[in-house]
Amino acid sequence: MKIQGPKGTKDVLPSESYKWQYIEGKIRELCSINGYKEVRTPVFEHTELFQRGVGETTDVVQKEMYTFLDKGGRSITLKPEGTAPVVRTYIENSVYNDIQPTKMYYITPCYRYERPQAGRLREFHQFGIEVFGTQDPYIDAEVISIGMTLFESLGVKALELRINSVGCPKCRKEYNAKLKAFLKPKLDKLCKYCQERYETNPLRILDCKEEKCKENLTDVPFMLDNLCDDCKNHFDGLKKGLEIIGLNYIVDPRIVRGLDYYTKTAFEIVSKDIGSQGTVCGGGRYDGLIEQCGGPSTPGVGFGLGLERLLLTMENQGITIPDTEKMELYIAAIGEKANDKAMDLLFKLRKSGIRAEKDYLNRSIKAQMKYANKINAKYVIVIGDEEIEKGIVNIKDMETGNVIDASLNNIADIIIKIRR
RNA sequence: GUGGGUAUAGCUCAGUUGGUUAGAGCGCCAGAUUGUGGCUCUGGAGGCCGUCGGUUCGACUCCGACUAUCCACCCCA
Repeated sequence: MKIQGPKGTKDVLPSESYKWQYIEGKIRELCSINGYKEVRTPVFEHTELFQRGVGETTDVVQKEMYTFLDKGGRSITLKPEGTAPVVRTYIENSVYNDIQPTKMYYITPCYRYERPQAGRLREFHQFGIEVFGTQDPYIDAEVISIGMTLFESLGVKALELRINSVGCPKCRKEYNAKLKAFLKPKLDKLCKYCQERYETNPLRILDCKEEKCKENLTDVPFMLDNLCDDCKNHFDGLKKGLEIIGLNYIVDPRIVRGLDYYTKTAFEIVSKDIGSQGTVCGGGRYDGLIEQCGGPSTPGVGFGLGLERLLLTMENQGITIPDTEKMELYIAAIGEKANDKAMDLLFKLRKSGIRAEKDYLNRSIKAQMKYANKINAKYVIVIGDEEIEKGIVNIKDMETGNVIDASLNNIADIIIKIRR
C-alpha cells in the first residue's frame, strides 16, 4: 500500500525549493529595511488562545481548527493563523515594557481543516507582520505598503488594494442595529446563506456574490458612512498616508474580514489570477485584541499573506524566479586514477567556496557531459591520464563552448577570477 | 459540511460500438569510429488501466460502492 501525504498538504520538491527561498529572502530583506524583526512562535498553542483571540463565533474556530488532546490531557491546537500567537508572546514576555512600537514579522505554517481547492490547503504558509503600540493611521499605511512592496519587488502585477473601515465596538454596535433594521423587511428575498448571516454576522451580507442579494442591497447603509468621529478621522488619516507614499487604493465599503478582532482599518490585496480564492493578503487593525487576550490595552495592526497564493499568482503571471543555486563547476573524470584525482580536487575547490560536483555513478565521459549540461553547470573540466601527467586542464564554458587552459592547482583562482 | 468533475507509464494525456500483444509526447537510461554537453537519429527500461464488488463467454471500456484528487459553495491566506 502506498502512503500519501495527508489531504491538503503539498511537498516542496528539491527542484522548486529555490522559489520559496527566493521569496523568503525578499521578505526578510524588505522587513529589515522597514525595521521589522522576526518572531518565531510554536506551531501549536493552547486551544483557548484561539478561542479567545480569533473569536468563538468565527468559522475558523468553530469548524476549521486542528485540535487534539495531548498525553497530559491538555487541549492543543495547530495554529490556524499567525496573529494570536504573536499577541500571546508579546504579553507573556512583557514586550510592552520595551520601547514602542513593536514591529515584528513571521513566516510560518498554518493549519485549517477545510476542503482543499485552488489556493487553499490544509497546511499553508503565511508571511505576516504585526505592529503593537501605536494607533497612528500612518503605521496602517506602512503595514499595507509592505504587502504591496513585496508584490512589486517580485514583479507581480494586476493586484488591487481595497480598503475599508469596520469601525470600533462603539460605532459598530449602533451600525449593526441600523443594518438589521434595513435588512429585516427584505430578509425573505435574500439567499439562504444570507438569511443565516442575518443572525450570525450581518456584516457579511454586504459582500455576498449572489445577484438577488446584491439587487436588494443597492441602498444599504455602510459601516463606512456610520463611523464615529474617532474612526472617521483614522480612516481619513489612512487614506492620506497612502496618498503620501503613492499607493493607489480602492475604497470598498463591502470588505468585511472574517476574524472577530478587527477594528477600524480592514484591507485586502486581491489577485484575479488564482481562481476564486483571490485574496493574497488580508489584514487590518485590532485595537482590542491584546487586552482581550489578557494584556494591557494596546492597539495593533497587521496582515497575513498567503505564500502559496503568492506563488500561484506568480506562476499564473508567468514570472520566472531566478535559481541562485546553479552549479558552477562540474569535474568529469576518465578512469579510476582520474576519479581519485577528481575526488581530491572536488573537495579542495569546495573549500575555496566553489559550488562543484562530480560523477558518482561511474558514467562514461559523454554521460558525464550530458549530466553537467542538465544540471546547468557553468564550467566543466575533464580529467584523464593526460591531464594528470601534464598538470593542465581545460576549463570549458558550457554556454559559449570556449575553453581556457589552467594548471591543476590553479583552478580555484581562475574560477573565482572569471566569476566576476 | 454541501455540490460537480476526474482517476491509464515519473509527468501531460490518447485508447475506436466491451474482443485478447494498452499507446503517444515529454522525462529517464544507453548507443550513433571507442576522451567532451545542447540539435538530430536509433534502441531500452518503466503500467495489478485508483481499490473492491457486480453485469458479461470476455471489462481499461458498462453499473455500484469506497478511496484519492481537482473545481466550486460556506469561509479564508
